[in-house]
Amino acid sequence: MATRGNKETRTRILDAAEAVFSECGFDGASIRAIVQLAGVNLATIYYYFRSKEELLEAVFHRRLAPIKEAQLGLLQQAKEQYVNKAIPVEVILQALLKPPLQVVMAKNEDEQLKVRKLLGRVISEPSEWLQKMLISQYKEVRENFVKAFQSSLSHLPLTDLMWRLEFVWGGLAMILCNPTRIFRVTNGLCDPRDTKAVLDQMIAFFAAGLKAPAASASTQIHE
Amino acid sequence: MATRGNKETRTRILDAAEAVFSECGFDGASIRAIVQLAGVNLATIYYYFRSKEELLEAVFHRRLAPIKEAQLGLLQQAKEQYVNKAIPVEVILQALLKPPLQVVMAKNEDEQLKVRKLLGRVISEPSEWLQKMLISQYKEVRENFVKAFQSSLSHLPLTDLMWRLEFVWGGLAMILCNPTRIFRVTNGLCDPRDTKAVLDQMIAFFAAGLKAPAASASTQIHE
DNA sequence: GTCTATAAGGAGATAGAC
DNA sequence: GTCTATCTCCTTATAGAC
Repeated sequence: MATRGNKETRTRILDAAEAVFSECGFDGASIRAIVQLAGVNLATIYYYFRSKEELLEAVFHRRLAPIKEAQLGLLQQAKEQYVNKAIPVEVILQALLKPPLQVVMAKNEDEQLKVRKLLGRVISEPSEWLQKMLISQYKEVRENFVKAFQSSLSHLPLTDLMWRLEFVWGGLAMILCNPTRIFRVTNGLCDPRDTKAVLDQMIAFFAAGLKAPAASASTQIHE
Repeated sequence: MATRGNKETRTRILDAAEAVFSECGFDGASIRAIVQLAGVNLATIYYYFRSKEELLEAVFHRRLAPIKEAQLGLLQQAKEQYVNKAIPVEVILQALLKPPLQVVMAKNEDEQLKVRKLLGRVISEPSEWLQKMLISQYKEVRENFVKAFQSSLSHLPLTDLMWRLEFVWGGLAMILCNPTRIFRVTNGLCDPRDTKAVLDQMIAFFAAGLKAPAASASTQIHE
């Protein structure tokens, strides 16, 4: 039945799955809720996707791909702007954090928040296969940013850098998938929908953290 | 059947539920998996707890209570040590972060990691009722730490402080519930089981972030 | 307090007609 | 490509015997 709406069936399924996954999480989501929202038959979903896992993988990939591209693009821009100089940590952070926050190609604020939640859930969820999916899809971009930070923070032992990047992911994921909490706790003082404010806050906080003196000297070679 | 083990049934259920919840999350966990691990009958669980939600609430409360106590105790110690002086941000952070990382009363490393995951999952999971439970159980302690940070960071607008504390929760939650990721990504270089190392890394990073100049001046009153 | 039995429904996934 | 019908299993939760 293609009477309602002009989107292709596959796209309608992806949109519905995205909404349900981001709202309920992977385990909390059900195929039946997705087909209901998409307005398609239960069996249809298995015509386009082999399983629930493959569906989430497709949903996630569709959103992550343009974000990765934007991150690498901004990083490349920075490299060209600071050729032969160290890129400021703030600039690397901007390249890393802006794309997942503003969500490239989001048509409106609701869609932006929906995608943010999806990203946040995938980053936070510790389940084995989800983490493997995330790492395999994001490995290349991750390595690029690690190298950039290493160049700009050459004094910092790798151990410390890796810990600190994990804290960055954590802080980002928290804002992405739990936007209502800080809004409520602060009675609206902090509003995650204000992308510029979030970004400024994150960059100020994370840049200072990254530039702090090392906590460990264990992997430093010299001296 | 009380033949196996000396623990009371209720405690055995709580232990089993803790293990399953921390491993599978709330939606991923099933009562049947819990009773099987606990070695009790399915109906028994409903004799002690009214529902799955109430069970998780009890599991969580049992662990959070001593952690809250330890946090407030350490904060009180700091206040007595720095009477009439500003408590260093590092000391407040230590009081906040040490108890959930070392997990008061944990009998061994496995139990410690299990409880960490449980805490991390509850902090991360954005589901409505879980967030309400967390906020209601933790409100008092949270407010105490906000006040302490405000005293020691009196120049910082409240907005900025609240954002930054959210980043701290996020970083903490990431390490708590996803300890294997950083271990794998760094080939064992960063090991979350080394509580002292994690704590040192967190304090160095978060303290520098908290002490950074404000990103916004919107809520500052003077000038 | 603990058991058996069962209600009542939801889950993922597939076969086969159209 | 989309439908109906169904398989098989699992889910939370309860009633009532012991």
